[in-house]
Order: sequence, then structure tokens, then C-alpha cells
Amino acid sequence: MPEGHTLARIAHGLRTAFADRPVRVSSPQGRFAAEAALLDRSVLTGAESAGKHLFIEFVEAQVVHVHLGLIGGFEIRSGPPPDPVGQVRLRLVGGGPRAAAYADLRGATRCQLVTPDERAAVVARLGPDPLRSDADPQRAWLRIRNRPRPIGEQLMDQQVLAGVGNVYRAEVLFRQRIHPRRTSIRRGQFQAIWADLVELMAEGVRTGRIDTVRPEHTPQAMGRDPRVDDHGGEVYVYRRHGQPCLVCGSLVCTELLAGRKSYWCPRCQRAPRALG
DNA sequence: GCGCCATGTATAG
DNA sequence: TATACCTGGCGCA
Repeated sequence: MPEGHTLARIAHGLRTAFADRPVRVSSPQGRFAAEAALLDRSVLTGAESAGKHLFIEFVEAQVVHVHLGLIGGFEIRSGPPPDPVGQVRLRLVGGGPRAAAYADLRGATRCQLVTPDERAAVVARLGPDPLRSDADPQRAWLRIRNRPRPIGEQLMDQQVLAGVGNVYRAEVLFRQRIHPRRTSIRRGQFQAIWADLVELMAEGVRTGRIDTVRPEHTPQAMGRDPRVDDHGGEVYVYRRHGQPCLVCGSLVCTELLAGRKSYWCPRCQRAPRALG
């Protein structure tokens, strides 16, 4: 379940559980075993996310670069570690006897030791991250303005915006009433998208979920039976293909865009004229 | 139990 | 553009 907010939460969780103390590092599954042995018992100094990337920092500028891909997960729990379940690529165990904690990484597409230069190169390739207070949205806007591609494609491009995935793409475009295949959006529209992402993703970091439905559109507020929506009303269009729009009742559409299913409401998000 | 799909990306053609 | 990779949950027998 990894969009940018998930990685930010993981980074925070790792800092809280392990920072400034030696940790046991292992790879029960084996694919990270040699590197884990090098890091074992060294002090974990920090953890930081950049978009959907995670960097776990150890003493002496040793950094583990993690990318969860589509299906990876990093589970952080308090208490003593149980026997590993499934394919645990990386396990961290720390804390004293009074505050034991462990973290298990599974299914990641990337987990490797990197140099500071390699880390910097990864970050340099990313567009501004709405979760970072020092992000410069102007960089994203210039890129979007100069390359007339569908906005639904641009939002998924990590070189344009870092941390946005398929859920936030669908939801922010719905909230801003912009069709995913619209090209050449106006500056004001981009500013609204950015501001909305800043708010939605920060909320995602706080709650660990993606909730995008405004209070006035919840099933209760609309006088609708909450049970009709199997997502519990937290999203407007994501994965709601063929179901009625929470605002106007039109059936939600879907189409492949940038290799992923894009969702939109045909009435609330007017199609660009070029599409007929 | 099986097959499909998934909040992602890299690489081949 | 298509496919490979990684794991878990779901719908459907």
C-alpha cells in the first residue's frame, strides 16, 4: 500500500523505534544477508523518505535504500521479534528489554546498501514531494507546462512529482474536477492540485489511510445508504469503476493511463474537447 | 485451491 | 507498449 505518505510513516516509525541505538540487522530470507552482516549491531542514526523511496541511515554514512514497489511492506512492531513469517528480506531488532521493537521488510523491489552519492542521485531524479516543507512546486509546474502530456500521466511521473501514486492521482483530479486526459492545464489549476496534495498527503501521514471525501459528500451527508460503498466512503472514484459518483450519481469510468487504471467521473470531470 | 488483481518501477523491444 | 518481479487478499469454484 505504498504511496508517499506510507513511506513517510515508515521513516517516522523506524526513527521512533530504533534511532540512536545499535540494532540487530538480519535477512532471514537471505537476499540481503551479506549486507545485513556488515550492518549488524551498528547504530541506526536515522530514516528518511523521499517520494516513495526510503533511506535507513547507519553510522559511518552507511545507508540502506528501500523501494517497496507495488506489493512491498515494512512492518514495525513493538515487543520481541517472533519467528519470521514468509519472506523477510530485512529484519531490524532493537530496543532494550523494556522497549523492544522489530521491523520486517517484505516484497520490496529494492533493498540495497548505497553510498551517499548514490543516494543523492536517486533524490536528484525526483520532482518536488508534497510532503516536504522545502519542496518547490514551481519545478513541477515548469515541467508540466513545457510537456503537453495528459495530466493523469504527469502526476504519476516521479520526476514531475514525487510520492503521488494511483490513488492520489485519481482523487486529486476528481476533487479539482479535472479530466485525467486533459493536457495543458492552467497555472491556477496546477496550484490547486499542489495545495490539495499537500493537504491530502499530510492527512495520509497522520492517519495511515487515504481519505479524500469531503464531509458534505459522505454517504450520510448525501442521505445515502453508507453500505452501497464498499470503500467506506473514503474515496470518490479510485477503484469505483461502474459505481455511482458520490456527488452526481454518474457511473465512474476507468481507462489505462500511464500503465495504470485511471478513474474519473464523466460528469464532474469534463472531458477535453479533443477527446470528443 | 486457483487465478487474478493490487497504493510501482525497471527493462526489453 | 509489453512484460517481469515481488506478496497477499479476494472472488470463485
